[in-house]
Amino acid sequence: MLQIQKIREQKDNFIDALKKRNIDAKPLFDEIVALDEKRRATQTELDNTLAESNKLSKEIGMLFKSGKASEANELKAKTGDLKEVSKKLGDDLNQAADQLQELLYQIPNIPHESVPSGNSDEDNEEVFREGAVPELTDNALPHWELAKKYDIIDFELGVKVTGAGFPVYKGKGARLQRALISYFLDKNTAAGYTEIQVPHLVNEASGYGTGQLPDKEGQMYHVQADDLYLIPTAEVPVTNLFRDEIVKKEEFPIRYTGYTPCFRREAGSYGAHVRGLNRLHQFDKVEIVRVEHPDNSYNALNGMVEHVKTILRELKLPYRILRLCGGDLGFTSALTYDFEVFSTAQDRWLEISSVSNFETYQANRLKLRFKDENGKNQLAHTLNGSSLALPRVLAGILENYQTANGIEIPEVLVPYCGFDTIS
RNA sequence: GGAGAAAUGGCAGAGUGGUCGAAUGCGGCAGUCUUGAAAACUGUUGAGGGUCACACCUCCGGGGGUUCGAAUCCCUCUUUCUCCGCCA
Repeated sequence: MLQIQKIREQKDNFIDALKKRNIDAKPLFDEIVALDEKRRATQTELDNTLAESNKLSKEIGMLFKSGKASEANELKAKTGDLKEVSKKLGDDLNQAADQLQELLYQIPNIPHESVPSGNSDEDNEEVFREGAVPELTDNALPHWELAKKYDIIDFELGVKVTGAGFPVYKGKGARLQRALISYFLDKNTAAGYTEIQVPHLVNEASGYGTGQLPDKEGQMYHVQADDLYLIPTAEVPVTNLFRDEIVKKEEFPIRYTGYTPCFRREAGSYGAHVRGLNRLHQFDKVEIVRVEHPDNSYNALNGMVEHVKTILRELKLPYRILRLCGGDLGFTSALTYDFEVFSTAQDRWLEISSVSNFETYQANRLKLRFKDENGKNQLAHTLNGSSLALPRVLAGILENYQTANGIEIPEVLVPYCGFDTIS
């Protein structure tokens, strides 16, 4: 959520920047500024009324104490009007504040200056590419065929037990999955991230804290009996650890990594592109989260990008990095880099990681602050990234490492798997 | 799930209708002393709104109520603790 003071100060700049998202924010901002003025005016009026009635109450107390009951009762009669006025002003204030909040929730984050303009993923800007695309034989198979051939992932069984998009991993498939999780966590902790295990269900306040609510209400599984949401990413519980916190600036950088399953309803997406592991309702992901001093957040973002690179290099997967354009940028993000692995067998790029800086957007909702050098509380910056998302990495490995003799296991994973081929 | 107790500032812990945003201790910060540190002493130290800056306003788990006035009384929700039950 944007800070109202910042909107007041630089409304026109924001409107300009939001054009990159193909949004004309002017009407909304005009309404917000007007509402904010109304809110403050009402607040001032209410404050004055309350000040007066506080004063009267004190006088009444003194009079009673010194035994002047009749004078006290006289004053009492005067307080009725004030009470009525302050009640009305209080209601007005709440109403204005609620309306303002609702409008603020509708505004996405301001894109970073480096974000290219554009409408869709086609306008994303490739900034880096690395790794050799393997030459596969003509009869190379997509991963869903390989999964069947070697009996390592069973999609039909998942359908029986739950429904489409909930695969069952079997034998070496399950082991490879577990190996990847361990390997990712080890890489992340070696890079200074503290491993953490968090709940897989979160409350409504957490959903608002990181911005999934109200924007993506329909994308999360909602357990209505308990009013809890299944997490769509570890970002939600991990970042919300810092909700309503004031951290010491010496604590920076704050770095966490966690493995969780992720649950997404993915309402309305069907077709060839969601086959196999390409899009699931439940998948595993290892996430990295950072809380940073504003001066260091872009530095931190670059560090996260470099870190994910080292993992893909070790896995020897061909990949590229995209800087997301305004039209494809997530609602809460200021700058996002997507990592994509190339799958020869599918002849397409698969998104396997997304690394973002949210600047103060989440921190403002979370009330996540730090004390600066002047002792003033300031919003921190939050960042996160996948390191990495399992299914598409798995798909990439299966498809790129297939040989006539089976699927080879990337060297770095062999110690984690305990085998070097799936055949 | 049943019965009881509790929720106060970074932490501990007073405060049971008026001068309480809140004693005291610890911790933090600044200073005095010291070559430096420790100890001791002195001062300072919650959050938000508002203002050029003050003033002023709100917040004692959340919400609602009683009252001229609520941390304090009432209702309700949540959470924690103790005991019982159930259970991986």
